[in-house]
Amino acid sequence: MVAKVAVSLQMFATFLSLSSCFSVSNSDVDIRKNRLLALVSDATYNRLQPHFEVVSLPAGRILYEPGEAIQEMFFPCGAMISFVSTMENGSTTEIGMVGYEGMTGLPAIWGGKSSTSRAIVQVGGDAIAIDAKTIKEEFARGEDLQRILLLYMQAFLTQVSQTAACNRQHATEERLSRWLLSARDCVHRSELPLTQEFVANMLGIRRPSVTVAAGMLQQAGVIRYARGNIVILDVATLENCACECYAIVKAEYERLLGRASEG
Amino acid sequence: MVAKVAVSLQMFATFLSLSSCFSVSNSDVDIRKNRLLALVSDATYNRLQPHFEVVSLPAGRILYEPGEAIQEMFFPCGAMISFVSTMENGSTTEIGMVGYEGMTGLPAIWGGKSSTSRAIVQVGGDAIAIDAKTIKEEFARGEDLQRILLLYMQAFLTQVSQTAACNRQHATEERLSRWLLSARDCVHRSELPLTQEFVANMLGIRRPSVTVAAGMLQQAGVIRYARGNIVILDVATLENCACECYAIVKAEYERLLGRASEG
DNA sequence: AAACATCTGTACGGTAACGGACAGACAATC
DNA sequence: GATTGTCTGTCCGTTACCGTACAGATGTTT
Repeated sequence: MVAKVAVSLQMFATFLSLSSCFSVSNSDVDIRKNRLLALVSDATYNRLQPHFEVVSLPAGRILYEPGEAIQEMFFPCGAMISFVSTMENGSTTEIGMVGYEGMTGLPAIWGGKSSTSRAIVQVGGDAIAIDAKTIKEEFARGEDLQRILLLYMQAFLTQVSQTAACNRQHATEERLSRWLLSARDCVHRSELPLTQEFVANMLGIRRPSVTVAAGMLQQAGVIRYARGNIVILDVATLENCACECYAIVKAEYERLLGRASEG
Repeated sequence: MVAKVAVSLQMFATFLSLSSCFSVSNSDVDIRKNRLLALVSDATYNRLQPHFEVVSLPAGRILYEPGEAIQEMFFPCGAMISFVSTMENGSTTEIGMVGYEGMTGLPAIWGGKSSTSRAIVQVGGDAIAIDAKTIKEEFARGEDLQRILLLYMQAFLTQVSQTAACNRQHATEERLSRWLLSARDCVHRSELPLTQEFVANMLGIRRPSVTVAAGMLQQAGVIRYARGNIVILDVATLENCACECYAIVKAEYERLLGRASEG
């Protein structure tokens, strides 16, 4: 189970529906910063809102285990969640990540209930939790949440697909750069509280390989890091160090879920 | 565009709806051998059937290019189709494959219309082609086709996810074994008309690496091959040579789309 | 201040796979 | 039977990364 933070968003929600504006910032947790929730119509939002629970997800928390039925969906608003595959020999590989621009728990909608990967909170932060039943019912209405979640499924698959090819083709430093940029997009911050060990587990490589690659990026003044804290200093240069995969996935997210997809 | 084979399944379909039986075998192309079409109710099937077109897909044909809007969906009945990512440097990697147990064209349902990968026919064979509009409309009804396609989305993502991790973690021979077994499942045949060059492009490795790995499998009597024709002789041993990924994906397909999911 | 835990740097031999090149085997065609 | 094209086998040096190990650096606890 997940730590529930003091909630009651009643007044906040009332304000939202009255003003019918999309971006609101005078609240502790700005719910509509989650891109998916930002895209739904006010009518849909108001149906969902009573089921919202603002939760604070601590780093390291496991949201779903492989094969475990999914009860709650999470719409991150600051947290970053990784989907990780663990092999028999214990090696791990990230197959996708989620932040502001996505959600977790798609298998509940698909009908399979569980998946074969583990979902773990990489960067602690807030999220909106909604029980799977509520989302499934709203999805079944066939209105805008369905439209948006279908688009998100495609976006997420694009990410995973690109990762599959990337894992085969690209060098450590390129992949590390891509990963850092993606993680930054997930949390809208350039400071990532992550150890090299964690990053190595995501990229499916040895920890010393991260040390070497990150050392070169630091040498070049692109990032700075120390004891579990990585800071991205120069996004543009880091984009040059990253493989093409970063831009491809980002462009596809933008195409599918960008401004043009609103309303 | 796709070569259309002489069609008019009218009588065949009438027979189907009258007999209301699931498996039919006295026809050139046994449509309901496609697992997805086999799972839909007779009512849904009868709505879709007038839009069926039996097509013969030749090896090498490209069904979709990256970024190209998808007009037709294909439900393979003997053909095997690969989704391939091509990098800037020209290297290719397969991110997923489809045969009897699946379909192509999901982006049409998701709403993105196009995807970032290329769909290419690896093993020539038959397929049912249906225009995207028809499937989208049927999906929007929210009945059993929607249920089945949502499950298939999960199955396909599972395959791609596992491939992402597999590409990072497993050795050439394991991956080759996995790939051969998967391809065999796609076409329900143990003889695959494929050159080592093609296989290398799918696995994202050099052609000589395939020669070496395949040579070892042949040495062990597990497969036999010659000039663009690979024959799987010993499935059980090949499963032992394959990495865990094969079994994981197969089990998940079975869980999601197996007998238990019918009706 | 001392002890401890955690995180990072570096070094080592080992190896799987790479890029490229070329030769041999087999089928089809003329 | 000779020519051509395609497919497969093998070799070479090269390289990126692995597994393991250990030492140094930086915080945290007592």
